[in-house]
Amino acid sequence: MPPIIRVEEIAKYSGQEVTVQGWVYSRTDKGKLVFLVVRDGSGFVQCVAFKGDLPEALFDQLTRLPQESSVIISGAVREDKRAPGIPGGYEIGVKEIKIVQTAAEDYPMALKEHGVDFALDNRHLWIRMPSQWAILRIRGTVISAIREWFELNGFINMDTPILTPAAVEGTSTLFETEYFDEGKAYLSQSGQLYNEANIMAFGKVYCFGPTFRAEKSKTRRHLTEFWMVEPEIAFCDLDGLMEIEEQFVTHIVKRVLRDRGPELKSLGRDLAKLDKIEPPFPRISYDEAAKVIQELYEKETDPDKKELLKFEWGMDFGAPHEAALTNRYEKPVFVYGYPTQVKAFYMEPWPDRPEVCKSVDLLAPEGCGEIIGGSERMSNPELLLQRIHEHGLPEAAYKWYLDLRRYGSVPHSGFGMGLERTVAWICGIEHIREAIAFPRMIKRVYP
RNA sequence: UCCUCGCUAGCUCAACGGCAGAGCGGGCGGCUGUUAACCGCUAGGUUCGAGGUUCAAAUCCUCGGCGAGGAGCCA
Repeated sequence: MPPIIRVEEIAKYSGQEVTVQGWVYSRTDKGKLVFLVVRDGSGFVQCVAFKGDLPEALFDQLTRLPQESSVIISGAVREDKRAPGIPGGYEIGVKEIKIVQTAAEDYPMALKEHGVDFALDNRHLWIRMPSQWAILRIRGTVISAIREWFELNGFINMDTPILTPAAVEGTSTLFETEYFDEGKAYLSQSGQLYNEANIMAFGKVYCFGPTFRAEKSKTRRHLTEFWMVEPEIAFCDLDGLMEIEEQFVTHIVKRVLRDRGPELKSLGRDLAKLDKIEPPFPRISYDEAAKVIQELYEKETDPDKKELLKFEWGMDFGAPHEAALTNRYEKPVFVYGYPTQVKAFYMEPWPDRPEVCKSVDLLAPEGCGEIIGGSERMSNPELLLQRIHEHGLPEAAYKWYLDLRRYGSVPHSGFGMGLERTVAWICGIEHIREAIAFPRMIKRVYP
């Protein structure tokens, strides 16, 4: 048997005999000719069988081979512009084929459009389709690029607990579970507070894991279980944080462009838009952003759209505001200096402006909205304790957190980036449920 | 939680008060360059559920279920 290759590297084997192991994605038979598009996990390649090249019984079997049958195919690779596939442009002339299993004939994911509910009920099969496969391959590369950038920049991976005690941040709704004799434990909504402890030991750290939110958010930008990467940096202020964020995001985009071009193209993504992602990213203050939104509100003539843009200083931005803001830029845009009242208790106040804090969100272009939320953390122990009281949080639960400000407190900053939102932006897809293999949403825990 | 929309063949949809239909997918047959091929034949239905109006309901009404889009909520 010729050497087993991966379809993503097929161009290297032009003119050579190879073997691919995979599944029949589609079949078109045309008399004495059968076209099989075979996917092997790394790509999709067309295999062409001529009746004269194969034993009659085997060829006959091929003409009725059901979609998703598993096969091992050997033959010569040849360049052919007509050949579909990912990356495409090459095909295999079938010399030998072993049918590992003939798939059942009632495969539900016919090669056509499907409704959302049906597709999600069949997510375990949907991920085999080129679009979903491409998105999840890109997700894998984004994860790899994230870890790579941290490795290259002196960060250490220090994962934080997923089971956490009550009221760590006191804001969002958490999933709860019984925890032996200790009462309730909650699924983590952030590793940040633990990361603040970690940096005082390790300087620069990041955690990267699943995050849970029990809010009944029903939008294209929310999952109940999603992945968040959270770096935290000692001796870093808000400006330093923004520099890190733009370097980090740029690195991720460049890696995806380098390694996942065929996948992006198969999704119909406009690569020119991603090519423009380079530091520096525009930075605007919350005050400026509020003014811009007010102006857009005044100019809007459609009464429904106008209502959605309604805004006054002190509010957090909703999805329509974010979209209106980011549509003005080709790059992700930093919005910094949010009102203290809409942000978490631990953010450093703006000097001489206590109503504003040193927070920064990064909003992705093309209407995607927030992909990163971050801030400079409060380093003054007295003020921090006051904020904990103001927010009605139990002081005892924060004893360890307050300790961090007593024993060598330093200016420090960090952020959290939502993986699925980032993948959705890079892929140019509408809904983040497609950016994770098995999405968890309010109405769905199956499959 | 609110607003809007939807639920008919495996899938995507049509029929909108008068015989339950099409395309795709499946099966059988044909075709040596297909790209979600094409051509012929064929199988496939508790029209989401319950109740009501009517000579007659997939269609109209009421209630319920499920889902989607948006808003809100949400480091």
